[in-house]
Amino acid sequence: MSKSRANIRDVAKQSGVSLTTVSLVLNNNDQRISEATRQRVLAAMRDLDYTPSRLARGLPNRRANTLAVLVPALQHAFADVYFGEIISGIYEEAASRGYRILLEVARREYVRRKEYLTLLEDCSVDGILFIGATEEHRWLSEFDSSDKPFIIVNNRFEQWDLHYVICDYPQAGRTAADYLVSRGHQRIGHICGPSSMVLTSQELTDGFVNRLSEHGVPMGDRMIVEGQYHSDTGKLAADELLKRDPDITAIFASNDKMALGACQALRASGRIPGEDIAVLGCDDIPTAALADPPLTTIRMNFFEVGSAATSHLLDMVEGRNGQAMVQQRVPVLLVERDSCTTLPS
Amino acid sequence: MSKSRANIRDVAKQSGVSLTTVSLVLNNNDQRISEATRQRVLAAMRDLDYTPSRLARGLPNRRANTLAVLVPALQHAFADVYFGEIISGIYEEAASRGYRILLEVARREYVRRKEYLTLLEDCSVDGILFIGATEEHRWLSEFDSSDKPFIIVNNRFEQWDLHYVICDYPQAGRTAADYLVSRGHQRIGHICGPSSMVLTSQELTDGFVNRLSEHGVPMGDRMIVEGQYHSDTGKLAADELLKRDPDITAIFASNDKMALGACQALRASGRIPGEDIAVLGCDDIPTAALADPPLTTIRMNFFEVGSAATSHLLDMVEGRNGQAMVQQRVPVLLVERDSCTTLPS
DNA sequence: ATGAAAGCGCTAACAG
DNA sequence: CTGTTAGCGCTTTCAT
Repeated sequence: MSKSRANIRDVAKQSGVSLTTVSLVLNNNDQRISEATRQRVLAAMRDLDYTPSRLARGLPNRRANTLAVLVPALQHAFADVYFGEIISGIYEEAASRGYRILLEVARREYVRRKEYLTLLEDCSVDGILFIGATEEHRWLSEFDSSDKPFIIVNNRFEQWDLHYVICDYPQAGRTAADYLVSRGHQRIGHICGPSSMVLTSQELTDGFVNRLSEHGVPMGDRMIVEGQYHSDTGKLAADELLKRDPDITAIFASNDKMALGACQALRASGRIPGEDIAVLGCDDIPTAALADPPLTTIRMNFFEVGSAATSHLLDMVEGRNGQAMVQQRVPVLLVERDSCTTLPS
Repeated sequence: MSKSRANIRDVAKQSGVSLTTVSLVLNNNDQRISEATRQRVLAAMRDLDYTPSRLARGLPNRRANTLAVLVPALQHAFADVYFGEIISGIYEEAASRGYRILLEVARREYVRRKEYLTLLEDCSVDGILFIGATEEHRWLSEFDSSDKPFIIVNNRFEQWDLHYVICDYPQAGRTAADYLVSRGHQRIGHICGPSSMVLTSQELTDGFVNRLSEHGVPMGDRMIVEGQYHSDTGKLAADELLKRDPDITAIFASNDKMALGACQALRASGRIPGEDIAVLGCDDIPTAALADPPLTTIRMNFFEVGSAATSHLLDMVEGRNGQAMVQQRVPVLLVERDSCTTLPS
């Protein structure tokens, strides 16, 4: 090769066809190319070690074949358990459809000034995913999706009509309530997440409390203690719960870390989780299965949230799907292990 | 405007100059453009709400003005404390120099097959940053940077001559040793990180132990207990240390979480950190300052690691810097708070 | 100090 | 089924 990098023209020459034909092969427009030609072209590509340029491919139709992920500029945005899972889901779906992922760290001002719009305007990306993480989500109120290819991941906003995909937190709460009640529990404590910060934690708790009262097991605020999603706070919260009512038979924690912390507190108080008292978690983090006793929990499918959001966004980008509003809730799954007792009736 | 998006040609027409001139203004080739023309062009850009296309800009010189960040496909890659900081550092530096960040999730096979090379070949990116996170880093042995614009972030490899920027872990270890010895400690326990997994934890511990023995305070393996970087394991490790030698006067933990866990264990054993015994951490996570007592620790500058790595990579990409090998260690800083006692001499 | 013209590598009508 | 041709929007010599 004299040229440093093989060209679509080189491939055409090498395989004795026109440049157009090569392009068609590249884009899998199978209908028009004979299998023989096709193979010849592919062989030439291999020979020349040809890799089509994304830049050049995108230019004619102004498509970057890239999606942006906007993440909040939080110290610990990345420290959230589920963050990696969501990103993986996004990445896998995008990659499988030939798209790359641009990472954008969105400070408050960045969003306020709608700077993310330039990503679209300068053809850097074809669509944008917004991960709100656990931050107070109101800063997103400036977010303006309207007709643009935007989607919110694991968050949602009632006031603004935006596309979103989110775990079904209300369902998780209901599942928890159904399960505990079905096992005979009536005196139940709940460790909820940081209420003021996260919509998702609110949804979960509401779902839980409402369903309990439908079962005729009303739950006053007295039996709800707030934690900060860490195991320490779970421990503290469990102690507090025990103090408020030493005779509770079950605790539902809004995430596994707090559930695990609660287990420790219960042990310290002489109660054995899974025997003397039921503990139900939420998330199904890896350590939940390894705990003693293995934690019964409600599995959240964050990977699915990421990939579903991406799939919908790509449908919008590629013009399928019409104008349909996407507001999807990803189902949760009860994972029964050994931390929940059944009460004798 | 009849056209949907303003063009460089539109700007040229609007401001009554040639297309070339606009391009020159765009690229800040100040030397050649008169201030008057320059202002006229800029005004036209504003008028037309012009945003140059990245795709088109990149094509002529095959530069995407984008960098890739390769992250390992770990469940909890993103859950590491320092991950967000590193990414932020990368992002800020890249953004300030006009580059975007492509996120690539690198599975083992992805690296083995050197698939990351296509990022360069298809002009998706101009350079690649590799964050090894806490995974067993040997999987990177296949990584082949040679002359390509690659750099390793917060990791390094002696066998392969790769560019890297990493926190100065040995210095952190030495600083810890110097500090504790200067305060009169002789019986010291150490909680190290997961030895088999992370190079950085090894460096830290080696630096610490070696420097101690230089001070005439040799430390046998007996007084080193391994933790898993979580606060629980810090607690366990501290208990173990106390069992092995109840008369230790100081504990150095390889990260703050474990140090904080150790503090709990010490309290439980009737010792007050900062009064009866010294506890020294590492990292300076936000909660370190808020702990009781506020934790004395060694601050790691992960943001700087990310931004420095990016800066060097961009120098390579832009052809400054010659062929110089980049193997930089970012200095650490002792942050004195209240968790370390001084022993009466 | 500014402009004309030739690409960068590919896609997409439109012909045949 | 395949080839011709005209761009996509910008950069960059080379003139002037």
